[in-house]
Amino acid sequence: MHALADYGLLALGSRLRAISEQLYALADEVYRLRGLGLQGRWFPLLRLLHDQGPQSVGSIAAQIGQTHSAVSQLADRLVTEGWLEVVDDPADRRRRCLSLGERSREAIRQARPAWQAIVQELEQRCAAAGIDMLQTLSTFEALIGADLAPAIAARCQASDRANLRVVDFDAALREHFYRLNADWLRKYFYLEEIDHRVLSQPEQEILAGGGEVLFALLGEQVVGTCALKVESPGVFELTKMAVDESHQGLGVGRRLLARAIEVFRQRQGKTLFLESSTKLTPALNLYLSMGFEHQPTLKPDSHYSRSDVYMIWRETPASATAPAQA
Amino acid sequence: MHALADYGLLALGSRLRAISEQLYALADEVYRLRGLGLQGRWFPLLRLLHDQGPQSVGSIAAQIGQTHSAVSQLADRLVTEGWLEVVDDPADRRRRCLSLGERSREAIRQARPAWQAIVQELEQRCAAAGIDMLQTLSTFEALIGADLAPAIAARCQASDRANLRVVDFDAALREHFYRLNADWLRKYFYLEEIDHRVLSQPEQEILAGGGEVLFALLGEQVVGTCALKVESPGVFELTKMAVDESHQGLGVGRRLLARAIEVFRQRQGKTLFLESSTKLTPALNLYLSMGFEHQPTLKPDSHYSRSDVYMIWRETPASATAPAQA
DNA sequence: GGTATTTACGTAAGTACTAACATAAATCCC
DNA sequence: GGGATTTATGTTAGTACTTACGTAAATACC
Repeated sequence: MHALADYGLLALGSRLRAISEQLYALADEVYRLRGLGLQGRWFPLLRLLHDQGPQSVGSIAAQIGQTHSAVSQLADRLVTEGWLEVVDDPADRRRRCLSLGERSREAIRQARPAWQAIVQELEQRCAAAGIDMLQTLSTFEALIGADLAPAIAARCQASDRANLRVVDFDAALREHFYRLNADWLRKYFYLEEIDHRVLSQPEQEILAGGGEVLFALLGEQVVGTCALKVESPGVFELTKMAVDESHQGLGVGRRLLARAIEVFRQRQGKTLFLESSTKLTPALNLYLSMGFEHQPTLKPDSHYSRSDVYMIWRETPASATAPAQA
Repeated sequence: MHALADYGLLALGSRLRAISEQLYALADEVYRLRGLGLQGRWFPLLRLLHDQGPQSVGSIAAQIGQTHSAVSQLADRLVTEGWLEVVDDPADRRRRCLSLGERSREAIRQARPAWQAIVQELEQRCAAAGIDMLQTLSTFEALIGADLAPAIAARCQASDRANLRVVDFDAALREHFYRLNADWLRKYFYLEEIDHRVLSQPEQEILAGGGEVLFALLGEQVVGTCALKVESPGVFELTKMAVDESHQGLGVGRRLLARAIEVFRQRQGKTLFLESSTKLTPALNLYLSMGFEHQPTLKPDSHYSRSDVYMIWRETPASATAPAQA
């Protein structure tokens, strides 16, 4: 197993927080040396009130990028300590309008040379080191904007798709045949007696009769399964198709179905049918797209009380090539 | 008064924290989508244990840049949740040796594609935007290292020195004459009756007799004061020298003294003396460097019980030019 | 070899936030 | 103009840390 050392970007969160704390501590230290009672964390708030004039809690929160709760609590404290003043907005009695008090105006006057010193020193060092921290940060902030999570999810899916394998029955994976089916049955219907029997004894119930059980593997994880059961000579039932909830949308079902059809052909089956439910729209669409066709009547001797759909597979150009992508 | 909008570097702390939170949230979102129970904040710890093998709490804390308390508390939680395992170090029974449990090893296996997706997406976006976040950050971390606070303090001092002014008596500043003297007297000795009288009525006690009271101003802040009192015609006493604690080391005393000597000369004084205490070493050094000389005996008719030093000023090349720097 | 110091860690309390909920005032919508 | 919705804020509880402090084990020092 490879080392994780190269995933430096993933530790960025904690690194940034550490730097943030360091900078706050630096500012506090400078304030302390100068005998100012200010705190570094107040700067965005003070700057805003100084430059933009009195503001309501919500407006401040939006502009300094914190929640209104944070601003509300900070404001409480700064008001009781005499840094800020409150005037109720006559136009909107919900609003609490905050403005700098004389104490903070005075502190800002006194802090100005310190702020200049901090900024100048940092700018000089950045320039000497050849980095533009503010520019880089702004760019970074922009690029981790709204569509980052979807883009990453898409990448994950792409790599999952590439790593998805479908394998034939393996006794070591037997429990997953039960688990995956039981999970979704419990969610959409309930476990019938026949389900329990078939799922817990696939060797006897499926394989012994000349059927097959397939598993979809993502790495070492079993994310999907389905079975091909021989009902009578040459007549195969596609059944027990289940895909793990958190791996929907990867084309797992399609890959399983394609392999099932392949097996059906290899074993020279004549009829391939399935029973399902109109509640399972996405599954029905998959079956249709792979060559199954709705039958006008239900299967005469159905095992399942929940099924209200009966489909039979017919060789078509689409089903013959069985594409791997969704 | 100018706007503070340009002090972008001062708001860096809160910006970095905000980005940090965003990144954690991103990682948590990706983990959630994949059905992993991991949290983004655990990454540095997990990576360390994965790459370096079992570690003690303190060792982990040092390497991931957090306090041992933070690691201890996180470890408690991860152990109870079954992610980590503990083995007591036989060589040192104080140590708690943490290692990855099977649960986290499995989770790491499953998280790997997600990590790759995150890193690749971020790298691609950074490359497209032409920034090297990791490089910039490393550089920045290095340049806010140990000697930053002193360098900034030095800058502050330099700008303070440049902004320091010494002015003659102004009734509006009278209270500061009292405040500054009373502060240090209370700290090193105690207020004597004569102090209180002189300090509260400088006009009658000092100015009326032809003396002067000086103030050192930093911006609008009064940071030092001293008085030149006429004892008898042509005989001046340098007294009531006081500098605000948080503005020591700026050369305030030297500037005040230089101006006092200037005034003494302008008023064509013949003798300039002072009384002080051997306890006040820095002050005595200043007096010496400005041309005062120790007298072998104490002043015969001293007003002050605390004084055990008696000095008289003598014109010297050094005192004539009275340099402004420390 | 016993005492002082250091180290490793745990625990308690505090801070700076967030998320989730509650509430009153303003606004919208016919 | 009266009910539904939205907005602005406060409140509560929780999280992820920190600092400060306490304690046992290891180490250093005569």
